[in-house]
Amino acid sequence: MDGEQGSRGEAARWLDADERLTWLALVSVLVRLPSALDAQLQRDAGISNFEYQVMAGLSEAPGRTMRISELAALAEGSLPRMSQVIARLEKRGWVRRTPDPGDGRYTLAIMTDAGWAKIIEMAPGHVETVRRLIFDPLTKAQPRQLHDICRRIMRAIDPDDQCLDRLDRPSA
Amino acid sequence: MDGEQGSRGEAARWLDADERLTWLALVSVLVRLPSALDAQLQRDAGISNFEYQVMAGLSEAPGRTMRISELAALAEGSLPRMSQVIARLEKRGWVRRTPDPGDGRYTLAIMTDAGWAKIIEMAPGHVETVRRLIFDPLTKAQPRQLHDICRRIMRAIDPDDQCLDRLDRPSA
DNA sequence: CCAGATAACTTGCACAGTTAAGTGATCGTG
DNA sequence: CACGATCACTTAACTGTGCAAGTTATCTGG
Repeated sequence: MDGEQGSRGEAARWLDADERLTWLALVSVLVRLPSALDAQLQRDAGISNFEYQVMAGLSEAPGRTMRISELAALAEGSLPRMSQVIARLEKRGWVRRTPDPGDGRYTLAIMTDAGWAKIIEMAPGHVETVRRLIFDPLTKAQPRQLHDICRRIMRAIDPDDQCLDRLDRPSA
Repeated sequence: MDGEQGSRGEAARWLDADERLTWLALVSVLVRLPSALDAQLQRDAGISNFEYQVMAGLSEAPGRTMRISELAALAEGSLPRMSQVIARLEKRGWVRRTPDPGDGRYTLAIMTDAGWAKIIEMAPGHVETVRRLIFDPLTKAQPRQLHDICRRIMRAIDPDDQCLDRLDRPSA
């Protein structure tokens, strides 16, 4: 951020009427969409959206096993937060911990059979919700537009972010 | 997940590869954009994004005055949350409370001169950040695409939401 | 005019998340 | 081998938020 934002310094760069409405619409989605997804998961599975992301990530990992720090990066959360999330999931019997035999500093989070059963149970409902809230209401062309817009915004937030690599697959 | 969920009775409705990447990109924006905006405001003005929305809304109201419940609806927050936020802003000297002379059940939040000075001070930096993170990286056509996409998603989340009215201005 | 219902707000409790300090394991250098 | 530095994780203190109960003000029906 350029520090020269003296209130009197640069007059231009304000938002015009259209930009303002676009911004308001985006803010609404930023607030409402996460809370709608959380509500569905909480109601149908008793789990938060963030916890779901962790479970989903673990379920796709080889051996259904991942390091806590890897999971934190994957789910874009801090390490302490991930530590507590894993503790909650462990208490519910869906995950167990083991020190990494290769390097004792790491802790491996391993999804149990009960955890696997849980995600098998809740995934269809969650995916259905994502589809209903995002893809169903969009036209055929809009998902691609949205994808490009999101990538551009992400690049503006942090140009050298690991996540960008996962998203940069035009695939067309 | 390996994508074999469809066999569990539910019809397909799974996400294909493109949809999946779009979804991942959107999730990243949903997580990162609010936190980037919060970071800028916290750093430059010592205020949260939510508090800023409240100050901004109040600053535009006639007489720089609004009912707490109106503010809560405007900023899409709960009434208890707004009550606490106003208490914090009051403690900082930017807002004061008065019972509504017309109906004593309401409480009016009134922006003080210090609050007005504060928003004059921080608005340019915040708007600049919004422009830099959202509008600058987009092509000329994309803001309109984004606006339409957001309105469709909002309508899917809650078709009879007050907020939609504010957003439904094609203006072209 | 009075009692109950309702509305707007406030408060108390529980809990998730961030930051900073603490713990244990591993690496690098002499 | 030893000692400090670094790394991954855990724990603790604090803040913010949602929910439910409490408080005060207004409306409604008799």
